[in-house]
Amino acid sequence: METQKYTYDYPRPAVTTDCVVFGFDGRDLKVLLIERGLEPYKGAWAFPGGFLNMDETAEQGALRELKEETGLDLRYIKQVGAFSDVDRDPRTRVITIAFYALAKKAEVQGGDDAAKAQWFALNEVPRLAFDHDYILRKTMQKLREDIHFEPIGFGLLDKEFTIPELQRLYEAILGVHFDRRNFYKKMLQTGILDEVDDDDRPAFFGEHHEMRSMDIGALFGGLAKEAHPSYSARPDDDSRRKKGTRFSFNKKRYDEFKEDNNFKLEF
Amino acid sequence: METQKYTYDYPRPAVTTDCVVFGFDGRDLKVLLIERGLEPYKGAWAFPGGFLNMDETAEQGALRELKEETGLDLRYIKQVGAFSDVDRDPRTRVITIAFYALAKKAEVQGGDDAAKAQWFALNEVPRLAFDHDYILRKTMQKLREDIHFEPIGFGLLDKEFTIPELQRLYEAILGVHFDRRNFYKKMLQTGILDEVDDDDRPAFFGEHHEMRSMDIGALFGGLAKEAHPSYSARPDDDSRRKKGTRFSFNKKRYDEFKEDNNFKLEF
DNA sequence: GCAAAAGTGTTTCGTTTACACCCATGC
DNA sequence: GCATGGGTGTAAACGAAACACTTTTGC
Repeated sequence: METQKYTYDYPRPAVTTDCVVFGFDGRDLKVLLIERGLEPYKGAWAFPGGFLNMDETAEQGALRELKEETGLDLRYIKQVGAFSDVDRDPRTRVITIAFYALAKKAEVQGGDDAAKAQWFALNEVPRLAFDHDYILRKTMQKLREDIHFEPIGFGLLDKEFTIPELQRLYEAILGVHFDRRNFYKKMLQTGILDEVDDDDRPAFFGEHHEMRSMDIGALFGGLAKEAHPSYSARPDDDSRRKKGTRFSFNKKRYDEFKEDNNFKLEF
Repeated sequence: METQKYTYDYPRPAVTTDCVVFGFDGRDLKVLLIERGLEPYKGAWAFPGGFLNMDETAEQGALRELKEETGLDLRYIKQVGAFSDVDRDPRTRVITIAFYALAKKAEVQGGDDAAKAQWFALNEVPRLAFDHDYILRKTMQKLREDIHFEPIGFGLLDKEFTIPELQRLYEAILGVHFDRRNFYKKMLQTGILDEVDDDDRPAFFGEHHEMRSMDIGALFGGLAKEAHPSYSARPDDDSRRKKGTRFSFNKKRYDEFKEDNNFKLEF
């Protein structure tokens, strides 16, 4: 395979995928970056991504590269678009198809499998390799637009969350401040949130509950890392407190709500 | 060049562009299609487009192909996204970057330079080649979203238009009906429309005006075909009537308005 | 002169915004 | 017990929606 060559009648650009992964730690919106180990831009930070295989769609390629480079095994990504400036890669003509993905809080905290992958708060992102600064700006624009139409907030929070957490997330994405009372009212009016009964909470959320295995499966399916303190990376991450009424996202009601409101969740 | 080959260490997909051109004849939203002269899908209709050159961005390639295949010389296109299904082209792996463009009414009527290019009303579009049916659906979705944020209406109408024309366009794109009085009010309130003084109209709009060359330049820059009846293709296109107060689009006010309203023109 | 489309204001209703106090928790 | 953040209702202002008649144009 190493010496095998591929020949075409006309020149073809190389095609790569890049994946802008967003995360939220309860305070800041973050993006996941990889430190490049090879030229060009060796040592610079860039989005996870790489060359597309011939037997996979761009979506599949982006998810594969994401897993290979960061260990994150996500299911949903959304295309931002193709970036095709002629000189965007100094090696050869490269067109990249960019996506964004949403990682839940537990995944943000636990996802340091890949040594060189690191989360950066949005206002602390360094100068990036290639045209990734530009891609990030475009992706942020799209995220801010999409949040009105898609359940992005819920993709970035764990299965259970409080209304203030959700509000902080909206504020971090949109860069605005909402009145707390109005935010509560609007969110609860939509009917897309189910209040989680306090008694159903697993033990480590309170002080004297018995841990039942059903709880773990139901509440944390795939996200059990959240429960283990050793994954808590930073002081402001100690969210295993009892404080706050917890809610979960009701997808069925969300879909109904969107149909009734021209697919728009206004904020 | 014919026998020259291009060789790479890794396989590369071919990259094409496709351009979904929308037009509006005063009643129906239309798209511009090309009848394919070669296999695959010979005889089927498809969007204008073709292979990307190595020294042009996708945008440039799409505009070039559009001009080559239809004679339309447009300036603004907007990317819809990359379509990368593995088997979307039976010949080889082809990724296409799709765009949409807006043609003004005059261009719709005059644009039959290319023998095989033809306008189709949206509900009369035949089964298309490749995955172009899917691309069309996605592009329509994007158009309907974008119309809230971008001056799409004004890109599809001639320099001067009436409020009812604008309303019919919005209704054609969004598939809804607006109350005439509310539409007037809202459009005029925004301040983004300038009323065109009746006296400034070129002679062929009224009965007894003198034609002054300034009028032509100012009102029809690049769109003079509008004035020539022989380009009028259909009965419902005879818009050189006196009826209706004519307005033009004030880009400066539009930009100001958007800033004041979170970049949104709600309808 | 008749039919079709253009043009215009007001009222009602629903949504958004602004705003203040009490309660629970963590230190 | 003090500071921080969670939780709740009401009134005013604004924007959206509903609605009918007169005028102009084209035939």
